[in-house]
Amino acid sequence: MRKVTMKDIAREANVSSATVSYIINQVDNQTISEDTRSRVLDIAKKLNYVPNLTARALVKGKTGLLGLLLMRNSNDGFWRKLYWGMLTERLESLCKENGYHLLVSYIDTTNPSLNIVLERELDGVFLVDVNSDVFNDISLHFQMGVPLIVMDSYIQDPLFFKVLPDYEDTFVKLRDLSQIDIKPSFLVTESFNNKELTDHIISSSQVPADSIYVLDNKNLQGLSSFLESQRGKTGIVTNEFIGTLVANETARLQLEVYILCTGGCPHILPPTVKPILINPEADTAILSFELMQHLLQTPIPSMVTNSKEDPASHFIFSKFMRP
Amino acid sequence: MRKVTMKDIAREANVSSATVSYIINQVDNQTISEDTRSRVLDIAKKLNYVPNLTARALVKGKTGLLGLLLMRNSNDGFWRKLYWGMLTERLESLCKENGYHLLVSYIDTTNPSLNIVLERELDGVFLVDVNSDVFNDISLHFQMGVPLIVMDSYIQDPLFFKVLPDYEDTFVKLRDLSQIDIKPSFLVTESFNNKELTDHIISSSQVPADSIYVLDNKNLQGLSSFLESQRGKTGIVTNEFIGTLVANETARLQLEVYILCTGGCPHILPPTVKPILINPEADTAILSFELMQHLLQTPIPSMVTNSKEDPASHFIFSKFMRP
DNA sequence: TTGTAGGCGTTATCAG
DNA sequence: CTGATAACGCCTACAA
Repeated sequence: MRKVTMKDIAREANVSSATVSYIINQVDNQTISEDTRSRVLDIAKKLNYVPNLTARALVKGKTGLLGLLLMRNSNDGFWRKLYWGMLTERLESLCKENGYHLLVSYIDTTNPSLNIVLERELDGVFLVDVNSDVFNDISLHFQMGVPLIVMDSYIQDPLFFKVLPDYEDTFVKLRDLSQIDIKPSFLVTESFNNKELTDHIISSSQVPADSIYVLDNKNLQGLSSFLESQRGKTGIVTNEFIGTLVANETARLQLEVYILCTGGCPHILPPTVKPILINPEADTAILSFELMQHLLQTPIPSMVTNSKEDPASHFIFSKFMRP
Repeated sequence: MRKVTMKDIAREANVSSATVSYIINQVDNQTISEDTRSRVLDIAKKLNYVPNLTARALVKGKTGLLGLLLMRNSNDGFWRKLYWGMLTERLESLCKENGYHLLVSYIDTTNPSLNIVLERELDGVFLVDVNSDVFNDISLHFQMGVPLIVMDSYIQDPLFFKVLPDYEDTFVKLRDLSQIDIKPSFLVTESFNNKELTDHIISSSQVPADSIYVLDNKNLQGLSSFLESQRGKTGIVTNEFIGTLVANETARLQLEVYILCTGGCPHILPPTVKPILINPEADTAILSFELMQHLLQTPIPSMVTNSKEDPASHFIFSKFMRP
């Protein structure tokens, strides 16, 4: 009743375990007689053999494990966790399709331990919403070439790739397209660990500071009175979850509200607000994963290539669709 | 620049790698001189040594990996993925506090491969919302004693523990407590993979069939007209995400709506509906994890213990709080 | 108090 | 075409 190993198959089939390995893994520089091949395969099936990825990882130096590291903060809004659920589902799908497994870990900003990366020998890491402090720690630890993709963080660093929604482009388009002509006069957005991202969103919006509400778990109550002060105006909200909160007030306060659907959940929105969707062709999760695959395949860490370039490089933006 | 191993430390400290292992792992039946102990520890720190859990797993036969397996279905509502986000966050927290890492995998109901469990030698598995067919497959594969906890599934099987919200108790209390006196006349709930759970909720509710709407991703549109038919009535909704959908109509249709907050997201609800919270003392995630810990510690699979008992045993219910 | 050696399950190199 | 055999990094009797 113990776990079935290659050795078991080998014994049963009267071959060496090396041969079994060749057959199971379809090693092509070895040539195996069709006879033993099918015999071994049959026995493997009969015994319900399942390869042991732990052992394989040890010898190959590759675990087939990717990490999704989500920076958690005591005053994270609930919507962050919901968004992470969507993100996890998408990334895991892509991982599985490509033969990887996904290890999910929530990192506390107050005590950001990244041991998991080295302990588990992760082949690559997605890091979500890091602040600069933590990021600097990380870039020290990671110089040895674990592919790292930073999501939802606006960090000026030429070493790693950053993937995030293209807020600036969207705000520009909303202002410029004459046939649409949306001039948001207020903005409700969220507080990221990565303060630079919050700032970037705010400055891209060109909304005056007193018409901006940066939501977190601690100031949820204040949203309502902020919205009162915007009665009758047009505004933008940067995710669907906050969007639902705002939507509860649109009728009463006669607000016209556009929601930037960064969370992949436009369905959650009532018809009283107007969704602006992320273009599925350039979805954040997909862009990130494709990039990861690229990095996993390039043997030498390609980080050094453009160390002299513009530090703002290595940004990859997922695009919103016009409303 | 290679990864630092115990051998490296040993060489640097002029001891054997066995000694290093003893020291790092604080093996207590070995007695090490304080001298070499601190020397080795210093060198380990200096070299940034990180233990390789892959190698450790191979020799110990325990990976320190738990699996969260979520049954995915093509017509899952978006709320399922949001709920999973909350659940993942909670379980991962508990895992990390107790020295485990969490591997998250979404299983397709149409092709439910559980290879990950054996391939990765998971120490234990949380399985969420399985239907009976898949479950039967599983119980065959798992007879060899990987602790398995089944969540959000109402399955009559004495072998594994099932953890889920106590819907029946809640409906009973809502009917019986005279000072509250909520007699729901309609019910909006969701379609689970585990059809038995949907049925259980429906029958517990004692709501007539024509006043029940079972929501999934395909019939979202119909919700609105169903609610129209309930104008002025009192109803119950079984999670917060569906709750927000229903809440959009409460004012217009003068509905009185109670939300069973099974998703851990009461914050998402507008004040126009009434939340019924899960008692934090008996949270589903916590109950599940405590149980897992218990199973992980009992050397022999304790599944056999009560194979002759009531097949309805092994249910563990998280309790709602009175509204 | 410390070291030696064997083994966990797999892969890969080199012979046969 | 197939089989020894040596790693991979770590743990753990058993010796010294």
